[in-house]
Amino acid sequence: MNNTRFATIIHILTILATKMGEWLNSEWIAGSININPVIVRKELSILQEQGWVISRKGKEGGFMLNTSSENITLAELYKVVKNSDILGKKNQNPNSKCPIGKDINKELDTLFNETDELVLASLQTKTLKSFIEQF
Amino acid sequence: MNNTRFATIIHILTILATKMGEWLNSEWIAGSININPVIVRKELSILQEQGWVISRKGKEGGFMLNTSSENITLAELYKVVKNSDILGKKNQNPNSKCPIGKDINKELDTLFNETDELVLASLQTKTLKSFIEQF
DNA sequence: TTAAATGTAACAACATTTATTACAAATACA
DNA sequence: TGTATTTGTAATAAATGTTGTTACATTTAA
Repeated sequence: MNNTRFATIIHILTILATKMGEWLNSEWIAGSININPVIVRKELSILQEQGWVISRKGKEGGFMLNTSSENITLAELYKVVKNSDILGKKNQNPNSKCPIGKDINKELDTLFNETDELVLASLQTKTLKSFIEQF
Repeated sequence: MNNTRFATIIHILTILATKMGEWLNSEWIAGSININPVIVRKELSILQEQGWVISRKGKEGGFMLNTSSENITLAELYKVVKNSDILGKKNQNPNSKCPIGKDINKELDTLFNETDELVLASLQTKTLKSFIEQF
């Protein structure tokens, strides 16, 4: 994960959770994170697909949390933005004529999946609520 | 980790470990991984800095493992190539005038470090030898 | 002396990430 | 009804990161 997406969406949701019931617009949220409002809207669009957020267009519009912060685990958040295995990418075409090359990706699959699942299990025990309570 | 460096160095070391005592050149190793020999030499240069590998220039030159595969943990391998936290990057300038923005990076530090350490602890229990024995 | 290999710099090609511009569609409210 | 404001999203630009390639000095075996 060489991007800021996890940090960005947890920031967005933390703000929405602390202002439950208020319509907050993307400009305002972007001002807290100090990033471009369009990026905030794109992430919020994904959070809406998960059912965590609702939006309202037009004047006085904005975004609002649509569930209790207890109902969102950090594992779910991570899955939304995860774009690679923790240990990285595998080489695409190892030489199948080499005894190592032939089997390495199968072995790496096992190791890479085990590592990913370890992290997911840990994040599964944490909720957005518990994250916010640490503040 | 959105790159192939971990996969590449574990592949290199697996080959060297299974051909202990032989000088293997970068061209040959690259042929097993199916990548450019210069990249192999760059990675091997880093593995040498760790003391895991020795090299010999010139005709009949190449690379050789310089320690038992039991002495290299996957945690050490990972540290060599790690270039970001597992949960990604933090936003650089959250707004310090916002109560969330002010403290979020401190909270994320805790979470991100805890996650990284979980993975390192797991990789610490695995050695290059144990990885190779699974083949 | 020659052929073959490492070591490394410089650069090119490609991929990913983040920022920005632009504008249609929706909505509140005067 | 009309205007200002906001979402939704596409298109594109700018910045950064990754991988591949070329080139060549240096080292070494035979």
